[in-house]
Amino acid sequence: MTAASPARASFVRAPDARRQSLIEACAAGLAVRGVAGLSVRSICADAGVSPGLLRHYFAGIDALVAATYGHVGEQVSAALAAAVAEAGASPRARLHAYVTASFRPPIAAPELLATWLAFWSLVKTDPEIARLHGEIYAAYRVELEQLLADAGVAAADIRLAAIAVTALVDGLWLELSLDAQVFTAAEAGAMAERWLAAWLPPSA
Amino acid sequence: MTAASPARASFVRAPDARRQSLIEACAAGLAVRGVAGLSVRSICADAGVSPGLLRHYFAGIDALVAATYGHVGEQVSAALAAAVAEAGASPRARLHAYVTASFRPPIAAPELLATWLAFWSLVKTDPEIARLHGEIYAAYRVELEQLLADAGVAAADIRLAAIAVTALVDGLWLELSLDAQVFTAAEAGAMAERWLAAWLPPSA
DNA sequence: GACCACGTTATACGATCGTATAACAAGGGT
DNA sequence: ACCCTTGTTATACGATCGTATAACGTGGTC
Repeated sequence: MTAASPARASFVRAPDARRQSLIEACAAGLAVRGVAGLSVRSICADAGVSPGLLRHYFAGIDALVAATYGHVGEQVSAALAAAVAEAGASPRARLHAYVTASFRPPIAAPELLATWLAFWSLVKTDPEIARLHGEIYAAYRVELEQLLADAGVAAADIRLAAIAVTALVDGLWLELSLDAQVFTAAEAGAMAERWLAAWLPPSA
Repeated sequence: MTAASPARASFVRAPDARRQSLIEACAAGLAVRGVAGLSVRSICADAGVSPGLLRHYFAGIDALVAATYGHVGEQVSAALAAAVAEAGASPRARLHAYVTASFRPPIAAPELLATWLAFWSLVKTDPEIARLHGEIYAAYRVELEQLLADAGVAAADIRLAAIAVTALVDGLWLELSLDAQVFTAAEAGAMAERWLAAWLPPSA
């Protein structure tokens, strides 16, 4: 075995980047193949590492999926925060931005549908995913409650309004992702506005 | 090998029942194990038949899943029709019944969540499932459009109202199924009523 | 340069997968 | 009773699965 012909591939150590590339490959793999098509080998091939490395960084493929869920949730959260920051100081503009951000990229992205479907399907069977789900949904709703209050929704209505608006956004986002032929993102935004109007006091 | 000790298990031919029991076992298997845990052997064991029989009745496990989707869709459709029939002759009562049926059994059933998640996750990768999805969703929406029109929604609003109400129902049903601690089925019904009210003309 | 920790590649193992196929039993017709 | 069709059981096959593990290459320290 000469130096010009190595017995196995050479490599550069990059543990942080390696772990992250596994997470990102997992998210991409969920998007392309769904949870049924996800496997250790396909994830590691996509990440450009050998199959044994997954078990080095995670307890198993399930633990990688949970880490991916957390990562995707952070990305969505960051996109929402950015949308609100861009909307300026008006409470109603911030509320509108928060609600409609789900109908545009990066949240309205085809790869996110399969990712979320996979996570939802694990909520009933994986306690860690169920915990994460509870946290992520509650965080969205707590922020939405604050924005609704700032915009003038009656205190007695806040809780149900937040739940109801979350539900409509989820339903519109889901249908938009499943079949983009039925209605447009702009129409989704108009429907969301109409639902917000049903909870807000009439403007002066 | 004596007659008292058969070489293999005895059986009774029942092709129609056998095919149906595979479909029902598939639906139940999706509910318990999700799409990732579904296999030919587990389905056939649950159905009480040997593994080779799946390929006798269906082109493969994918074709069985598609047949199961059709079957489940018919069951939901029948439940909706029954709810509307029970509501009597008042257009608004019928609309209310159609919309809120999703928050009660048999539609609000834990086993249906995983079934629908599995189907949704196949929409992007299986053309037959995508076709079925389009049909089932359109059928729901066409019926809802009729009920909205009967109840007095303005003609110009019908299309968007049907999409919007469908989205809210889906979102509430999804969250109710994922985590029944956040709000109740009765609250879901109240939210749906408020959303209907946002599209209906004021009652005299 | 020598040594060592550990990140990484490569591969093996037992288990399970979907599909294919041989054999046989049930049930109907003559 | 015999024959034939077909529904069914039982099992084999090649492929892929997640996990485990040996070996080695990298990079830091002395």
